[in-house]
Amino acid sequence: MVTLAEVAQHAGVSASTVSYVLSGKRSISAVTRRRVEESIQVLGYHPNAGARALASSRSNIIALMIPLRTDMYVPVMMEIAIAVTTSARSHGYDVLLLTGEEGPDAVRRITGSGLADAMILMDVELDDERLPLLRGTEQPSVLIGLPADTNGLTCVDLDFGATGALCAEHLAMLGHRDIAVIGEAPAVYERHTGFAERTLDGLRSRSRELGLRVLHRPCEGGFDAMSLTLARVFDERPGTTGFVVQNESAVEPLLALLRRQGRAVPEDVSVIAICPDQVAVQASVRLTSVAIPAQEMGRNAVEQLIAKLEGHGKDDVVLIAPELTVRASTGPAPTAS
Amino acid sequence: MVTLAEVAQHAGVSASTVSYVLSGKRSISAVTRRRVEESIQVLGYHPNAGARALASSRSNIIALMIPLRTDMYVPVMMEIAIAVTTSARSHGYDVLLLTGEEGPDAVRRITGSGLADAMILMDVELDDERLPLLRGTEQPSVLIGLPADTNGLTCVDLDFGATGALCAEHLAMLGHRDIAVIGEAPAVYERHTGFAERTLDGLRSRSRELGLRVLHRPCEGGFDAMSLTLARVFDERPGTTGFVVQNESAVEPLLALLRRQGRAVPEDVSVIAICPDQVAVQASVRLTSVAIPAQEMGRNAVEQLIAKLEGHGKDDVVLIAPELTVRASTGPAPTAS
DNA sequence: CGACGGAGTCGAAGCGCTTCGACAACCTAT
DNA sequence: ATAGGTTGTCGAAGCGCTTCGACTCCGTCG
Repeated sequence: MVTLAEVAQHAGVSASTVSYVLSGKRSISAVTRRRVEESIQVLGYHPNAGARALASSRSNIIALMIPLRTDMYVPVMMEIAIAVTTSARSHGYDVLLLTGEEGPDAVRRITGSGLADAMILMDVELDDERLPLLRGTEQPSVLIGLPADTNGLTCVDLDFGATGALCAEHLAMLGHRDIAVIGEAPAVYERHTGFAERTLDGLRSRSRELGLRVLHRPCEGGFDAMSLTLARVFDERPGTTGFVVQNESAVEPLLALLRRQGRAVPEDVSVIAICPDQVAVQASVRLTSVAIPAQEMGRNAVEQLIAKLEGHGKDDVVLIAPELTVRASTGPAPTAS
Repeated sequence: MVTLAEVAQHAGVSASTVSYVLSGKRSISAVTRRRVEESIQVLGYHPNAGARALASSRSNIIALMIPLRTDMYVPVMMEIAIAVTTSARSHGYDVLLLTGEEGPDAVRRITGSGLADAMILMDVELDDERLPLLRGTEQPSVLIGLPADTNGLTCVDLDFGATGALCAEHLAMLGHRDIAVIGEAPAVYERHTGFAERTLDGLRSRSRELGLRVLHRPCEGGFDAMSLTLARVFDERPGTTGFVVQNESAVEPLLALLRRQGRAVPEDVSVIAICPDQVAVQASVRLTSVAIPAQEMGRNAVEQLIAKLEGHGKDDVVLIAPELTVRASTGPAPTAS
């Protein structure tokens, strides 16, 4: 293993000079710089991460806590994780992957050991156990998601309230009067993650203003669950002509079931999905959807974090404005016959 | 930040004693141990990762390189990543997440900087650029996937050859004669990842023995691509009664299209998917499938790696035996009418 | 023309931990 | 009783890097 000292010797300068060439924290003459850089090249030098962390008390690592469950929103999680990793790299940081499994202990471990300089938490619950710890530490952090009390915290999330409202508006504009919301699995609500409730609240209050009637039904993913849910929806509100689907894995079952029942999309029934664009495009009907901007959320979180690490960050809640893309699954409400 | 020295002082012992309590590398009297552990508790001590890494030249970190593309097998990737992370934790290791983006440079950076003690590579290509580097380093590594030349490497993967054979056997046993393989997107073949080819080879050679006729068609995911592909299959081989689908995102479109054409599954046509069990269960027909054992692959890779780190690892290729689960999408071939 | 300040470099002091050799105290076997 | 082991503890020497103060050259300004 090549060390700083060896590079220094090879270049005929002192170790500290090499260090300053690397960090740029003091001015170095062009000649010296070039010589040092050449030696680094020739010897194939890589600074030792541990030594660096010890001496500077900065690890250049960001910890990312992802949910352990693979039951929900997997593609979104993955996309966020990848976006976080690549943008962190572009700022010179590596990413340490933690699962939610350890819970608050993981936070303690990371802050205590200096393993990471900062952390990003996903899958935040309304009243998350980890929040008090985050508030009580110097270590910068950013949440992806929105807890009940955001005081002293930095959060990034899609504006799910506005998302719900947007869906209501689109359906109202098309003349629909009776709409159904196919929500997340009951477990998601019990877990108090908030985003599903926020969507619903936004949708409900806008619907009230617009005179829409809303029926909300949580729904596990998959065919059988969707089948039951759908039957109950039409049972209770036969006149339902608009659907808003939040559960990704309920989308395709819903479309198939509607088709099977002879209800055409979008002629008889309109469907809006809240899902990544890729899913909306690949479905059996190209779906009108509000995108979940996973990439943007990941990138944004990293940028907030870097700003904090560099000292000019502020505690702030960034709600990304939702965008509705009209595709082939929504159309004018059928005229009552 | 609490240091070892402070713990030592608080417990009235020397720093080295505390260190030995922590590592267990020398025997410590029960009394001393207890005192030290108590001090650690009281002070809330966490060893500093950087200092530890520097002194011991072990970081207790495993690097995991995941593919950058989110176009394929996302749930599988995610599941593997999570399995790797949790089993690494249970062995006292953390996981550093790297994207394939950096390519070979990432390998150099990690081995050079001592940031990680070992690495796991996913999405390995047949003739991967990173392999020479891995062979040339002391650092243990495990591949998830199978390159062309496995010499001097440790690999974990599903036995895709056997998987293909298994599919052929099942369909042959049910009396099918003409089968079609809906393969991965053309890009996957061009990328030379190998697993798709291995599946096909296994399936073809077993089919030859069993007298099955095989038609192979690569296919992008999604509805439109599947629609075209399916049309061409029936055009060329109208008598096709069995399908093997490798591309996860082609499964649901295929089922929908068959339904639309009035071909019943499994009465008229049988379908086997190669996909995670969860996908198979959630589809619109409960799918007979060969599972992709993501969890097992991840766990296995970590175990191989730990073994190597502890010195008793061997370079070896572990091919996980495929398992076919019969569900509702396969049945006897229709009798020619 | 001497004092001053900036640019460029060096030496040395740690950062917090692991680990090696040393040593004291005790136990056993002769 | 003595040589030889064990067991438990300590002190000190680094691991490879960053960073601070100090020093030497210069060019520049009053």
